[in-house]
Amino acid sequence: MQESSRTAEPGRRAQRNGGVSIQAGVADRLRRKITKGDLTPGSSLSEVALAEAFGVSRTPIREALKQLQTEGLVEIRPRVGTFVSTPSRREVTELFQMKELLEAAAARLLAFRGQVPELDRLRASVRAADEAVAAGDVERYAELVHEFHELLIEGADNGKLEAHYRILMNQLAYHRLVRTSLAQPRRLVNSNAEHHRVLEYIEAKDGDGAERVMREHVRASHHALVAGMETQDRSSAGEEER
Amino acid sequence: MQESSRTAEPGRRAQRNGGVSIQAGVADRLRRKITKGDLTPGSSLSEVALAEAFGVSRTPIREALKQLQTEGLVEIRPRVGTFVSTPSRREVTELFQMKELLEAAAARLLAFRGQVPELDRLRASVRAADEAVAAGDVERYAELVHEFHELLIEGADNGKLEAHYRILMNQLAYHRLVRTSLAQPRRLVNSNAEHHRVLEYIEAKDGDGAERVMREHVRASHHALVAGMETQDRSSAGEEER
DNA sequence: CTCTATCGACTTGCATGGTAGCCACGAGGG
DNA sequence: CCCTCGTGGCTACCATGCAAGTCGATAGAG
Repeated sequence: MQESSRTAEPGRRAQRNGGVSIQAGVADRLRRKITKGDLTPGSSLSEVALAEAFGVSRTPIREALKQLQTEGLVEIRPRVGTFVSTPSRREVTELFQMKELLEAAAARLLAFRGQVPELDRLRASVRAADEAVAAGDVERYAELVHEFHELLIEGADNGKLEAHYRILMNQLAYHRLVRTSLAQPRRLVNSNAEHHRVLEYIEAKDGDGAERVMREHVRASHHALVAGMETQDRSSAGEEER
Repeated sequence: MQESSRTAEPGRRAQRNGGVSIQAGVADRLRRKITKGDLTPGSSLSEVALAEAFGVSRTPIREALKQLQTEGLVEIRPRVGTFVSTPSRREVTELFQMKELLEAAAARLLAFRGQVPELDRLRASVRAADEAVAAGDVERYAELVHEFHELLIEGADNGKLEAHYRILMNQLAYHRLVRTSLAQPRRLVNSNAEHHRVLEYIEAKDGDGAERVMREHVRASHHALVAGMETQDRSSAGEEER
C-alpha cells in the first residue's frame, strides 16, 4: 500500500544537513513525489512510516506535512491519517480557471515589459519546441511546454504571481497531465502554433492581444486534457469513481 | 515589547477544546491579530512567550507559526526568531497587482453568472454604502468596502480564487490600509461611485466591462493608498525606514 | 580609548513519550 | 442470518527535554 520501498536511502541528508532544515528537505522531497505522480492521490502518509523512511523523528515530518497541507497537496484528517489530496472535478475546473487567469496576466505583463532577457529565452524555447514537433518527440515537447509556461510566469516579474502559480500547478500535478492532453490528435501541433501566436503578440508589445490568445491557449489545453482523460477512463473500464 | 497583555485569558479554549485543534485556534487568533494590526510588522513572536500566553506547550505554537509562515504572514529565521512579516515596497505593489487581477476576474465571472443571490446582497451592500457616505460615516463605509469586495469574490463561485484572494489580503493587512486610503480627499465618494459602476456592468451581464471598471477601481484605490501613506510618513517625521 | 574575543542568555530545531479519538473487526444477542 | 456493542490497534495531537546556533554584552588586550 505504501511505496516506502522507494526511500532506498534512509535519511540520506539527515546527518549531512546541507544548510537546510530537515523539515524543509522532507517537504521538498514529498512535494516532488506528489507532483511527479510517485505518490498517487489518496495514498496514506503515516507520520511514523515517513519518519523511519527518512531516518528522522516524527516532529519534522509533522511540520512538513502541515506545510504541504496549507499548500493544498495533502489532507490531514485529525486522529485518522494524512493522505495525498485528490482534487474533485470541480476543483480541477477551478484550478484551470486560475491557471488561465494567471498565465494570461503574465503574458500581458511580459508584453508590456518590452525587451527583457526572459523574452530571448522564450524565443529559444519556442525554437526548440519546433524541432521537437518536427521530430515527433512528445516527451521532449512536454518538457518544453513546461518551460514555456514557466518562462512566461517568470517574465511577468511578479514574485507573488509566481508563488501562487506554483501552488496551483502543484495541486494539479500538472506534469502528469500535460502528457495526456498531448496524446489528443493534432493537439501537439496546435499547441505549438498557439505558443507561436502568444510569442508574436508579446514581441509586438500587444498586451491585450497576448492576454487574449493566452487565454484561448489555456482553454484549448484544458479541453484537450478533458478529452484525453475521458478516453483514458473509457480504456481503463470501471474504476473507483469520485 | 510584546503585547501578551492582550491575552488576558490564558488558554481560554485550551481545555474546553471546542472541536478544533489547539494549533488551529492559535493560528486563527494570531492571523486575526496580525491582519487587524494588533501585531505590527516586525513584532517578535517568541514560541515560549506565545506558549505561556495561550497556556499550551510550544508544539502547537510551532505548528501554527509554521502555517502562518507558508501563508506569508510571519517570517521564521532559524535559531533567531519569528517575526511578523514586513512586506517590502515591491511586494506591496505586487500584491496590489494580484488584487487587481483577481478582483477584476471575479467581477467578470459574477457578471456571466447572471442572477444569483450574491448579486442581491451586493446591491444591498451598495445601498448601505450610499447611506454611510451620505452620513459621512467613514468607519461604516470602510466595513462596507470590505463587504463589497468580499461579496464580489464569493460571487465568482470559485473556491480556489477565494482562497488565494484571502491569502493576499491577509498579507496586505488590508483592513488597516482601507482607512488610510479613504482619508484622501474625495476618495470616499469616488470609491462609492466606482462601486456603483462595477455593479451596473455586472447587472448588465457585461463581463468585459465589469472587469475593466473593476481594474480601474482597484488602481484608483491603490493610488489613493500610496498618496495617503506618503502624507502619513510626512506627518510622522523620520521613522524607521525599510 | 578602541578593538577583539569570549561567554552567556536567548532563540528555534529535533527527538521522544504519553494521550485522546477514530475505525474496523469480531463476539454475542436477537 | 442480521444487527449491535465492545475492544484493540491504529492515527494524529500535545507536552517536554535536550541540542545547536545566533547575537549582544562584557571584560580584557593593545
